[in-house]
Amino acid sequence: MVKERTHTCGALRAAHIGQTVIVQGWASAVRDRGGVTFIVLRDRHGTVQVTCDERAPDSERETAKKIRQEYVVQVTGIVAARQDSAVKKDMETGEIEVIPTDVEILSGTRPLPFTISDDTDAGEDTRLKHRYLDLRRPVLQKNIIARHKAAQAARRFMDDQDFLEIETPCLTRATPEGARDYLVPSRVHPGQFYALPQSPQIFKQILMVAGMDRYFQICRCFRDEDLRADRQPEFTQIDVEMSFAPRDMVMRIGTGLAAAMWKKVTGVDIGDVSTMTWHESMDRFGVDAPDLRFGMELVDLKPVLGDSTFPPIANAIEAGGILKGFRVAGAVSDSSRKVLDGWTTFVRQYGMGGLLWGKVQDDRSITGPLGKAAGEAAEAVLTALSAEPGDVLAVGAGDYDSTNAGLGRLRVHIANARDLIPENTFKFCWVVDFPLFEKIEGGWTPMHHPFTAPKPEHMEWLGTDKMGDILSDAYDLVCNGSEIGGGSIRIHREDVQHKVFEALGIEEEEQQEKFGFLLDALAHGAPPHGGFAFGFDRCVGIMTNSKSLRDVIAFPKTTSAQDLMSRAPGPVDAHELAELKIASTVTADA
RNA sequence: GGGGUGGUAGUUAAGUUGGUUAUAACGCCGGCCUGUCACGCCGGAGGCCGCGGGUUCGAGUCCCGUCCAUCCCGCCA
Repeated sequence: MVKERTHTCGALRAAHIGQTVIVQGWASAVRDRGGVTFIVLRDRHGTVQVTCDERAPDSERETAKKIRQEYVVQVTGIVAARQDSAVKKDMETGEIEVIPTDVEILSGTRPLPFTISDDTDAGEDTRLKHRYLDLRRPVLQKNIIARHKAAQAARRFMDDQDFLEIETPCLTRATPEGARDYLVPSRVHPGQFYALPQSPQIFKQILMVAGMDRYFQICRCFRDEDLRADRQPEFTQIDVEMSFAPRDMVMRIGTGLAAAMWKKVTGVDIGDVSTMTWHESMDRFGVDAPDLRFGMELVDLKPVLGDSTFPPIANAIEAGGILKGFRVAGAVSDSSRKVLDGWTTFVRQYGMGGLLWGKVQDDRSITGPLGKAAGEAAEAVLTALSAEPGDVLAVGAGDYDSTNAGLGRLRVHIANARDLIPENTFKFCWVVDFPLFEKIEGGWTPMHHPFTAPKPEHMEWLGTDKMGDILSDAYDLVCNGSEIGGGSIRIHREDVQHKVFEALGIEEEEQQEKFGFLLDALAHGAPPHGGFAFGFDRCVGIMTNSKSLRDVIAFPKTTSAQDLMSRAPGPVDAHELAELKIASTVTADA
């Protein structure tokens, strides 16, 4: 019979000695020494040792011998001091043990597929299939608790700032751009589909038009794209929008929200968050989400090497490309040919033709491809990169996108490999002034989304050949090289929204078909507004130092978007499909 | 869609140039042990070597395909 517990397993201390207590939990270890049996009981609050020796009734000692790992056990007993030699200082309840008067097995278990332990060696698929066991591991319990705390801190902060928590629909309308939608067929309207929201973007803007003034929501978003360690098909955003707010006011709320969550979960004050422009980030770090925890910044080498006749450089410059590099301090001694070839292979993934690496020798000469390329300019290259003997230099030449991407990622790759990134450090920055559009084949596409406002002074360039130079009041909050949130000041005028759609090549008919309700709303007294969304899973992942988002989501999906526990997605009965007027083109055995 | 890595006992792994009965640890089952805390000791059970083809006298091992997991590229307004 289950009773009301008096304490959780982790709560008992020396102060409880002599008290009769009732504790319940899972047997995380059973050590039967013959005459005495030790049971370690675990719940989400901690563990406590139950000691069944001559002080316990024989019947209960017999019961204890039957307990196996992960049995669910209820123990009534008396808290006793451990004998001096048995005190465990590294265990929170290590000064005491419970001497049972009653031991009851509440539930048994089949043999376990893997050991419930932080350092379990089971593979991801085994753990995901038995997620209820995986989630018993203390590290995952800690992550889930951290997630809860972050959510509570976010709600408290937003409420304090007078934001209203408002829900938006999950069954909504497909929008034409962006990620692939998850679709839900309509039974009532055969042949028509709802889409699950990729984000509540349009709804939150309409809430501003509706006069809600300040809105937030912790909401689920869905994108049917290929997955990564930091990407799940359904993920959680803290979605925020506010009216009558200039950019800096919105960013201040964003900083405050991050600060509230980080303080609550990690105890760290994130302090003032610096700001840099998108162009500056690309120049110095090669990426739009700079990791500021370490140096090795990229340096423009055009001034010193731009005239080189070395073919890779000359060709890149000729084609209007860029030439830059960075310094890896003291790396010569442990940069074998294999390591350097590895760097080259690494940057090729991002479209770079190769890597011009160079080793700075004791006589300040440069050996390796970069030495050949530099020739007489070697000393100038060393000066530009602040390099010293013993350094390895990594230089790339080529088009803007792939060279920045390759070098920017290589910088992080090397820092990781060389253990140059300090642990338990959080370096935030806002990246601002993103280009409004980026070039794609056959035209332009919004860098953020099509509702982002151009900077007023660039408005007149819409539709001209200066499209690529138009900047927006968009901003990303970056932590440790990850984009954890982003947003923008929105377009609040119908005519401007039309112009942007036009510049993107979206025909009037399509505008009305897809966004008519937003355009209508903007035409009925829309306040200036802006907002942002935080990637909640990523925030928790960074706060808990998790390698994968799967470790901060209770029931995550695999990289092929399956839930190995519930085995979703799965087939449905033919009559269900018939009711929805849907036929599959996939045959049963495919 | 493309590339890398992996798939052998419940779990994690080893398995030689293709060659007898496929190893080990942990877990499981049985026994012993009164201060263990990764408890220890003795014994035992446990295998469609991911799946499907092929080569071969013979395949865990070689070849082709396929599925799954994971990491990355593309993709993710």
